[in-house]
Amino acid sequence: MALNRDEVVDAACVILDEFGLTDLTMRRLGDALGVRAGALYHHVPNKQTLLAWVADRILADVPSPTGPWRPALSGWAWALRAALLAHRDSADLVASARAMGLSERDAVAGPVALLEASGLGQSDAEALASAVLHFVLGHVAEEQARSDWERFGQPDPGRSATATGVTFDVGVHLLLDGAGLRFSLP
Amino acid sequence: MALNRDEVVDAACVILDEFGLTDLTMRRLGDALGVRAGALYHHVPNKQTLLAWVADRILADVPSPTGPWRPALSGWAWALRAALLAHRDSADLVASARAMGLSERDAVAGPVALLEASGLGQSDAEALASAVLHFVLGHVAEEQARSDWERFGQPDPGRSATATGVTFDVGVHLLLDGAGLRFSLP
DNA sequence: ACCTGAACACCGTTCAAGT
DNA sequence: ACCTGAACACCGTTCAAGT
Repeated sequence: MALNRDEVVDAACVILDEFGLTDLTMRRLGDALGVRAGALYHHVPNKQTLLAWVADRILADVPSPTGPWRPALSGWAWALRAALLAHRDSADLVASARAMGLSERDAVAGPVALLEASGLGQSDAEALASAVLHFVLGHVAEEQARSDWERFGQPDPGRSATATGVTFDVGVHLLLDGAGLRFSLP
Repeated sequence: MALNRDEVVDAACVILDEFGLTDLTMRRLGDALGVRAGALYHHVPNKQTLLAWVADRILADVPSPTGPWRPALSGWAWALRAALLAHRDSADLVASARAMGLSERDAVAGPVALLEASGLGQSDAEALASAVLHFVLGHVAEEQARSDWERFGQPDPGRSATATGVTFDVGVHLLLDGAGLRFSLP
């Protein structure tokens, strides 16, 4: 029976988690699906768009923040990091999908809405939400690069997992503290 | 007469600025230097390392921050953004060179030293400096993706140049306000 | 030491032709 | 509509052979 878009995205996620972004090629994806690479173009316009769909699926695991802005936004940042850490090379993937504008969902729409509902102006809400997003993507990209590197070669004695977790926590709270001060939020 | 490493890096910078990262191939770089692609491997171990050297050159334009921590760090963030905006696709380039650990200089060593001299502990200094770096790289990557996209296709009516500048300013000051509060710095 | 020429093992994408 | 087979126009990298 015939393939469909969801099966292609599923298989791409599996290859991503198992072999990483550089090994996620159209030929390899075709092999995993028992099909030639060219056949994939019946279900996907091109590779970039496919990668954007994979990115969207990864981000679908993080719920929109609700409740008081401070714990909500902090929880969102941690949920985002967790969703990214669950899939290999995902921070780079999400960042470039977002950059290309091929994503169907705006990763930052949830937090922006919450902040506007909390009394922030639109541009302040967007500035804060995207600052948090940029920090999270950059931080996780570095974590994932480190763990990619550790897959071969002895582990360098850099930061431990708990150390990068602490650094992450500090970064998030700097932004939230700054926001509370600057926007005089409760 | 024979080529050397600096000429190769120079030519790579020119191609990057003129044609972008995807068109910076070893074959094209060889053409620009009047040489076959294979000959480049006498001066460069591989393409990734070459790209890291290009990233290092771009970052060499941003001076280490000195003076009172707040204006110094803010000035560093703006200088970093300016250096990145001066070279096409540089934010992605710097981010992945940094991720691979092939850079010869640590982009964040200057600010970390300044913050430690200002009384911060090492891990706080590193957390703050890398939070600022991640924010700057993420923000500029998005600016550059937008301008890459505008190179063909009509400009989308998204953010203007001054609007992204304002957003950048907000993000930097959120981090610095947060740091002043959390670390009780002057 | 430096470079050519040619190859190796790949890519993403397209498209006639089959079913 | 969906897929094969084969091609097109590329990649990064290696390496004998020349100078």
